[in-house]
Amino acid sequence: MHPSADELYQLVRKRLPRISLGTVYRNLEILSELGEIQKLELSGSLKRYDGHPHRHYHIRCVGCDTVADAPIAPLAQLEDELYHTTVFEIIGHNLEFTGLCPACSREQEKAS
Amino acid sequence: MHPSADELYQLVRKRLPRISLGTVYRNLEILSELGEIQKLELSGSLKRYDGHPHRHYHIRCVGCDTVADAPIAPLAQLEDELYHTTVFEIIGHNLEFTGLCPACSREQEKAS
DNA sequence: TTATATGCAAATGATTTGCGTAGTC
DNA sequence: GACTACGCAAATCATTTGCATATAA
Repeated sequence: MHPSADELYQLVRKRLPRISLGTVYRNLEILSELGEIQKLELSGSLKRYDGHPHRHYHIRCVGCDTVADAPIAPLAQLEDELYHTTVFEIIGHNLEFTGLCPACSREQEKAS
Repeated sequence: MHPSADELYQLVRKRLPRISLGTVYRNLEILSELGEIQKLELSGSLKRYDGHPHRHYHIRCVGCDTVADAPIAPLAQLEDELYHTTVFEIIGHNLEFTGLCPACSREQEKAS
């Protein structure tokens, strides 16, 4: 699960019908600052939240915007390549894959 | 230069004072669909446009949001690693670095 | 004159924020 | 009573869109 704030809001609302979307955003922000969860700022999409705070990559379906963990280890040495070739002081990197989830892949088939 | 739509608007306006921001957006969209330019959807930032349509990575300053080309070759084989380990049909990937540009790096020094 | 591009302003959608109140110690 | 978290609604900001007009083929 890599829910957006609104998806989470809909879920939480079943238990806490009076909660507001603003509170969901606020608490997600706090949790990610504490390092309990991870805020995913995926390119060209709304923010999503990941319960696993450890570093890992993601793959996003361009059809339905579903996000899944990418089964590939973090590339720690990637940043080393830049140390002597850029004037920037490197802080980190983000790698994301795009693709089609099985359902959207099937849709695509049908349409062609 | 990796200008945002608004930065480009400010520039173009010097030559075409009557142009509107909407027109800038519309034409940037057309140009990127034609493959003449590249639309950069960097995570956690507004869209930026790159005059070079070929694939390359970028590094973004977390201080001032400046974007520069990352001097590293595209990692074509990256996607291969996923072919047998994900149920997604892989389309592509995006790698972006974060860091501090020289100016913001100096600011940081001063503050500490 | 017919199609296309434009200006302008309003709409959109995700996210953030101000403020007054409710809940907690 | 004081502090914090909350609900609610409005504000924000980048981007998109509708529509009437201007421009061009």
